[in-house]
Amino acid sequence: MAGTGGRAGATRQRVLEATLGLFNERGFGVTVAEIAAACGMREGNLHYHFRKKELLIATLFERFQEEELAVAEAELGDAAAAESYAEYQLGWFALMWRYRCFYRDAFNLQHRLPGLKGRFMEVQARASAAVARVMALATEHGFLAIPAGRIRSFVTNVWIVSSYWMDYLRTSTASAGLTEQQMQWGFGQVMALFEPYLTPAGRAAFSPLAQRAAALVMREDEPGGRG
Amino acid sequence: MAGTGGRAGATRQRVLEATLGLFNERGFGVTVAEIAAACGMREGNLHYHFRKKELLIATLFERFQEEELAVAEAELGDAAAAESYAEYQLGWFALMWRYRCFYRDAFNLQHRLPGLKGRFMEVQARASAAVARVMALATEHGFLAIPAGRIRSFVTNVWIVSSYWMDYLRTSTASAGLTEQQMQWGFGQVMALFEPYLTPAGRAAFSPLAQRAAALVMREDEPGGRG
DNA sequence: GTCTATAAGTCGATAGAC
DNA sequence: GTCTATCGACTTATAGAC
Repeated sequence: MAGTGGRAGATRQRVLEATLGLFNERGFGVTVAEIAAACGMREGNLHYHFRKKELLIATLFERFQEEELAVAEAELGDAAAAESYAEYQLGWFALMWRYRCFYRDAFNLQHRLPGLKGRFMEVQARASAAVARVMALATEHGFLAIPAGRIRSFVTNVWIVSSYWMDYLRTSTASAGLTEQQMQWGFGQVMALFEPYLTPAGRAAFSPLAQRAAALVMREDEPGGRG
Repeated sequence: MAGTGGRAGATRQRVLEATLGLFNERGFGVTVAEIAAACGMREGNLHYHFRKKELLIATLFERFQEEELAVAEAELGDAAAAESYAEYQLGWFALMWRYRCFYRDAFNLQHRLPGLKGRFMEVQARASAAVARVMALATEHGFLAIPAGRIRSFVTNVWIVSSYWMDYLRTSTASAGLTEQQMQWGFGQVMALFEPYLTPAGRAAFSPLAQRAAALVMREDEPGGRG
């Protein structure tokens, strides 16, 4: 760790984190000057670490995809416990929050780096299949009752609502940042999709989990922070 | 009509349509040079008709909002007939297709013209309330059976899936343009949200309508066309 | 109304000193 | 590794001839 990538790796890491923060706040349109300023360095120096702005985006994107796969394909602790499913969903929300720029500004991203689409599709297919498997497990253990033929479209709708509720909220409300209350709201919207398919056992187990889960997601964002 | 706004109005109209086509295809990032070329005129001339690119976006946006209200608050022909609800939904899909740039690239839009947000929120609130009223009608007439306390979150999820399925499809599939088959797919995803809440009567009435409706939306796009 | 020509600004990227 | 200085490409916007 020290030899080739010691201090250099640390700076690189710092730049990536600061850039992700700016992308999340203002989209991929932020200028390299702004990124450099946020890193406390000059443009020239930033170009020393990342020769092109697109390299910055592509690096963050690859991390995002790796973490998405990890979240999607995470093993459930105990498939018979309702908490396991809430934690699984919680993992998704944390990921979506951390890399919200990729969810919100996907059009811009694809326009800038069309070459990333293949990787994006590959990961989405794998992740989506993993989610479907978790749904099947929940069905097996009596939490969900969803006709087999509808799992596919159901998973897709869960994916769409999960991916875009933040953008919906941003465009339809006045507030700027995301509050814990809004995070709970988003969790509630996703849970509402499950509602009609929950068994009585499932309903009893999942309903109280939403609030706790949303609170956890927000807490993860506190430490670092800008401003 | 001839005096002050005759030919000038026609040119204005032509410019707006061409611009909308470009925005739909490639987003608000298209340059004024490209817009001018698509209109068969030079940049200077385009600036004569619309002094700023933002004026072009704002004008299209206001039209979009007006049409959205008209679609949302359209009267149902016969609230007792299932076809009326399919036509209502069809109106929404046609609108979303015609103005898809505003759905897909909302983040970019808001970044460029932050002043539009107020109007956007106002229209969305009115439109959303109108949709909720239609849902209530469908419930009254025995097509839908949805608990009163869940209508709100349900309408929101219908709104989210309706608004973003095109973007989801664009990012998760290889194809470039939207085919009639994809339009049907989107219609199906929205219908899937209704599925668990349909009464037997509702299910019998709505299921066959999706295909016909999607086909109609696509047909509207054929005449004009680029390429 | 339409054109040419050009001003003015922004942004990404590079060269080279320290 | 970090800085200053500057280039070159691109985009918006304007002036003025026709």
